[in-house]
Amino acid sequence: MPDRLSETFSALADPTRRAILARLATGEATVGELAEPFAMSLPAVSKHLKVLERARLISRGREAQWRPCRLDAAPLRGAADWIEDYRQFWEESFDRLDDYLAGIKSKRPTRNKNARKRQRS
Amino acid sequence: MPDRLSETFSALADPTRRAILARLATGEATVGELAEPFAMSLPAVSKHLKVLERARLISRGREAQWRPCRLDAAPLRGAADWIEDYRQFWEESFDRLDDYLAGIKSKRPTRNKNARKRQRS
DNA sequence: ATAGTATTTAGCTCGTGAGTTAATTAACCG
DNA sequence: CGGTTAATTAACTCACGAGCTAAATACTAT
Repeated sequence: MPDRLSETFSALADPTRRAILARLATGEATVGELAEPFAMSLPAVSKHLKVLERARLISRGREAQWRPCRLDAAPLRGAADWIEDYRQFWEESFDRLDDYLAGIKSKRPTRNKNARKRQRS
Repeated sequence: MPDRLSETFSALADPTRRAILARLATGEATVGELAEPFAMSLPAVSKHLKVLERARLISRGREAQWRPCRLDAAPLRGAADWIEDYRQFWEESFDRLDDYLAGIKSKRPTRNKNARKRQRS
């Protein structure tokens, strides 16, 4: 994997893994406990955990025959920081949506051009 | 692709595509302009753009023989919202790091549990 | 030692992501 | 028309992600 950020996003790009992280946000859990909600084999879950571990989103201890997993959210900070740089852009697009909806509600679409930033046709 | 969030994260899990988005944050650009910084063929970039388009992170117009691309950051909102749910966890882990570093600097590790801010050493 | 439980590893299939070169479409210009 | 530029499509390779079953490991308990 090229870089850390790619590894983080890649790990998050799977609904099973996101669900696992969500579960771990409520506390530690064993592999079996994590696997239980899913309609897939245990080895499949084990692989997902390995992906999350390589991405450093979880870490694992040893307790008898169990390997309890715990969330390690630190890499999410980098992802959040990256996305945050684009916040102004999606807020802009919501502004444009507002304009659009406003245009629909009034029969004559008064295009109040400078509601905030630029605007789409 | 299963769901929207997976598609978004998956699209972001490639440094080339993130660089393209960063470039588009400065304004519209043609495929050739976007491809120029990269040591890869034009078709490769074209495929990246198709991925971004399917993820609705960009949209494309037509102007003569050019297809100008523009950023469409709306899907990033969903990604940001998802990650945001974990903010407390990575802030916690930074707190623990602070504790750890504090423990190193003072020979007797005084665990100042409530250092709230978080700071990059 | 044996059996049982938890988890991983091995080995396989299938699909798809990222890259290539070569060929094709689309639009302009003379 | 013919030629040039911009971009995509086609056809292919290579690597890897996600899933499976079956076998191996690791530890507990009897």
